[in-house]
Amino acid sequence: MTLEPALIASAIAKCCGGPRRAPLERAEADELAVLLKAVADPVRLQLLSIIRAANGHSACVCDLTPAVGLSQPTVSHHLKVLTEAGLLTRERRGPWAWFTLVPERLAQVGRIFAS
Amino acid sequence: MTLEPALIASAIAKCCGGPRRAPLERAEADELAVLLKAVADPVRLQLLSIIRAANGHSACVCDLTPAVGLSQPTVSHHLKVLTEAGLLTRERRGPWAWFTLVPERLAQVGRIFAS
DNA sequence: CCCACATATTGACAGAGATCGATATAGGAT
DNA sequence: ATCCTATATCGATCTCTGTCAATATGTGGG
Repeated sequence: MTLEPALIASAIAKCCGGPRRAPLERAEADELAVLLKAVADPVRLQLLSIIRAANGHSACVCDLTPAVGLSQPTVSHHLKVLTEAGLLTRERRGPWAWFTLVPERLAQVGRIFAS
Repeated sequence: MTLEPALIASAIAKCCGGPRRAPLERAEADELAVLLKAVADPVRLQLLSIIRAANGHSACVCDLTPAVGLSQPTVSHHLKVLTEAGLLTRERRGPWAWFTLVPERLAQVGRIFAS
């Protein structure tokens, strides 16, 4: 993953909720934008919410694809974006690929704008 | 603004933090995505953080333009996007345009992923 | 080994968006 | 009115991204 934990932490501390001090540097803003772009898509939001509602916060592509009504390659693409952003983990179970939420990563996104 | 308050509220209640029940409908996901796309850009994150750090949570284009190092039309464009998303308000003071944060709107974005 | 099924990758395409230069509009001063 | 400054809009360009069809890869069974 291209995200730099130290930069992300600094950026979250600065932007944009709560008591604030220094403005974001461009590099920090770039890091945050990578994370936010991953969730700023309707299909990916649906995928996250579906997985969130599922047992064990996990679901396989075979269930997600019909749920969002798009082609299998498209769903696979979105799941890759979410996984590379650290929001999901991937696991093989037999012929199926299961994706599981990473709640802490999701909370980190929330903290960017938490007041 | 194109955002539908009722849909946004429902979507925030469902996605993606905290105890969850039903997955997002596509229409709700579209609304959330509009809001998230507004903040999922490095320049707009910088603008928000700069305004956040300023006195009275306000700043004029004349200060913001050199701060981000882009052309005046580009900065004006980004400010328009943020304003249309309800994250900023615009006010004329003489020849200058001042933009002010809408903290509740920002907090709403944070609540989307708050656990 | 071969087949059937599930998922990932590739390539192509269309639409969205970020950026800038040029121009239009608004407000204040002379 | 005229000019100057500040901001907004327009038009063009270039890049990024979402989507699908086609194909490749992976996994288990016969």
